[in-house]
Amino acid sequence: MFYTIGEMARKLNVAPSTLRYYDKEGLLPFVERSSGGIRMFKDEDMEWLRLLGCLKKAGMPLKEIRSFMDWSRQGDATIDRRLDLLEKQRQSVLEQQKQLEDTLLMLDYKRWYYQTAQEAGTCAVHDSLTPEQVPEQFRALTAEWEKG
Amino acid sequence: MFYTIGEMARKLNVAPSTLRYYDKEGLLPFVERSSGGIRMFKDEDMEWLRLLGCLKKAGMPLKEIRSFMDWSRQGDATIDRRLDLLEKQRQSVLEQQKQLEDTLLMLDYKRWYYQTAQEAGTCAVHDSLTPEQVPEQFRALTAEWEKG
DNA sequence: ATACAACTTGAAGTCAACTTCAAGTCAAGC
DNA sequence: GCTTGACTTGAAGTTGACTTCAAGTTGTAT
Repeated sequence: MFYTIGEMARKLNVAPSTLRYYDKEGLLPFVERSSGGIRMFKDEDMEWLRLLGCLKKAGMPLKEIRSFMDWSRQGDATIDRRLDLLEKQRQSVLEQQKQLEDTLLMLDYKRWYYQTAQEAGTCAVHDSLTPEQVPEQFRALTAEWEKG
Repeated sequence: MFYTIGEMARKLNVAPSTLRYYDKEGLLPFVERSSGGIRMFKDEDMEWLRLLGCLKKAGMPLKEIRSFMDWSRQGDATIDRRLDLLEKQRQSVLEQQKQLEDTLLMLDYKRWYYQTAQEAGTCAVHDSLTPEQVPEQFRALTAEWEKG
């Protein structure tokens, strides 16, 4: 079963032009063509594209994804390099998770700050708050961040 | 105590040109100048810049960060808008966390795949693996993703 | 056979977020 | 007072990831 670029794009929820761009950049060397030159995507190709989407959302630049694709087609001699790249990206994901944790705590604090201000009608309400009135999980932050 | 742009950039581990760019884009309305026009950063400014860095790493575009900065200076009338923006960004962070979870599972599977291949010297080792030999946490994935 | 939507390409355009450049100014040490 | 390194600006250049455009081709439906 084959799909056109438009059908595949719909399945993956991206623009057809994006897939053409990826192809031009060498990220889709596996895609076959009809005798007339029309791209024919297979179900199997979708798994590669899902992997691609995953790596992309994890912040890997297209150039590195392309390296991975190239190495994959070069066979067992490139296993080490592929493993290195994955380890590096895994590390990057762990760091991003830590970063998002920090950001979430900060956002939760700011959210509490503005919810409280909204109820009171003014940010000035925070001037008269004792440390005990600040939810416990934010105490460490309030020492660092003052108003905003 | 004041810092020059170079000192502040070093503290925050960014290029001075980046801080000038942020200033030009209206993200640093709080920065004072010397009589000669030199930017003079205060310790207090660093907290704003940390918030900025946090939001940026959470994927918020500079334009939205600027809106937030602008609203903050406009006073209590903009509390609702600020809260909306924070809620929206909080939701985005939660989605990103989910996305990173998925990506991490995928990377861990791929890592196991290539570690196994590295030990065997070839990816072909996976052709002769029974489903029971695949670590349990990856079983759901292997159904979807085949080799690579 | 013809119409027509969806495909093809290369080239150019866009956008965000910086970075670099050129020409000049500031300020700390000698 | 002069040197020197760090600062100032506006303008232009860069990078990554697309998107849009124009001109032409493919393939399905009637």
